[in-house]
Amino acid sequence: MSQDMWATVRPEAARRLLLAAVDSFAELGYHGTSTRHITTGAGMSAGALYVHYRTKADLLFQIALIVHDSVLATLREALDGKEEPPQRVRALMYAFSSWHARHHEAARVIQNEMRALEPEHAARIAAMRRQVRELILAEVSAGAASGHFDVADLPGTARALSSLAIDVCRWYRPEGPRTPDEIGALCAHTALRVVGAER
Amino acid sequence: MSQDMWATVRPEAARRLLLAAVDSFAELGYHGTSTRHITTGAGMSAGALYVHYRTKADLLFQIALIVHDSVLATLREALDGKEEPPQRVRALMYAFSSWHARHHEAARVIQNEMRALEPEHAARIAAMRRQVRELILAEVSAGAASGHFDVADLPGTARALSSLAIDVCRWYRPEGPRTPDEIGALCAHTALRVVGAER
DNA sequence: GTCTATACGTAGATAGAC
DNA sequence: GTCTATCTACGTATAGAC
Repeated sequence: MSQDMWATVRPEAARRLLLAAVDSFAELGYHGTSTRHITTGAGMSAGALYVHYRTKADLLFQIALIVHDSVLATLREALDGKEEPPQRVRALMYAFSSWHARHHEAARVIQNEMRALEPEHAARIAAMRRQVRELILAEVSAGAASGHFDVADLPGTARALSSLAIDVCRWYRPEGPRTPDEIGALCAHTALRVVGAER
Repeated sequence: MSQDMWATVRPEAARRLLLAAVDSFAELGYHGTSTRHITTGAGMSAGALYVHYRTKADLLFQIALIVHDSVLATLREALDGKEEPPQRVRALMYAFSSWHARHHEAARVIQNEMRALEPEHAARIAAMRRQVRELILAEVSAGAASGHFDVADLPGTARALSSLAIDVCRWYRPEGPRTPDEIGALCAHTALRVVGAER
């Protein structure tokens, strides 16, 4: 899943439509994107979208599911095998922030366009986002409890870490001076200062 | 300007339209908002918008101008009279982040919808945003130069502070547990850790 | 300045041929 | 599964009465 987020989308035409939609949603927004623009971007004609997706909003939902699966898998994989809280927070923040650089377009879509989902779909996505937040809070809390960190406000500090990583997708430009890995290292370092674990 | 951002908008009908637009743009996005929805929200009928604004995009531009003026004025006022770098960064971050809580709707609009501006308007707004970034970078740099801070990557650290404050508008909810002032204090404290000035 | 009515384009989605 | 053609609704913006 973290190798290529979209690899499992089949058939190939459905994947092309989905990738074209991510591009366009990221650039123009959900409402700013016409279904014709998506199909043209995928090299198809107007009607083809509805063979693979029920509605435009359903296409957005499929994107959101894949993206949130990818984020959760990436974070869990990053924590795997790490024992000490500082090491765990470093790995978590490195993975979370570099993911947001690497997938800045998809990330922008899920940050900005989720209100276009139908209510039941929005609820499923909101639940996945809550899992991400709880994962971060658990790490901050564990480090505070073990004495590795110095944190007065646990949820506030977890929110700060989340902000650092998520906001990457807003300002990151591929042509900019930093690689996703460098951003990962910077955010991880910053996060350790925020939790009071500066070495 | 920092008292009531919108107070200078005249006549009153133009202000009502503008406020209704901010509400709707924040909730549904620029493209998700119809001009009819705006005029209805302002208690008027469809044609009335065009007496006060040339186009829907021009309305967005007026919002962006007012908002960025307000941010710049707020930040400069916060720095006024503060001498030492830690005090200045604390004041700057308190003001910047609590502004983003207090004006989370307007802030969301300017974070998410600026791509809908016409190119010349977008350029003017981009210049104002650059001023904000440079203001933050200058404070981080000054504190590093004076030895009050311990910062290896100046632009990266300035970006981190910016992320902490801006992201507030994405997660803040008025019914949540924290007041804008509490968020300001939290972000200011976090920022001082980020720059390595923990007392 | 505000209203109602309307022009004109484009949107999402479907039908039916291939 | 993809195409072209089309239905229907709604969008922005303007015109002209009050």
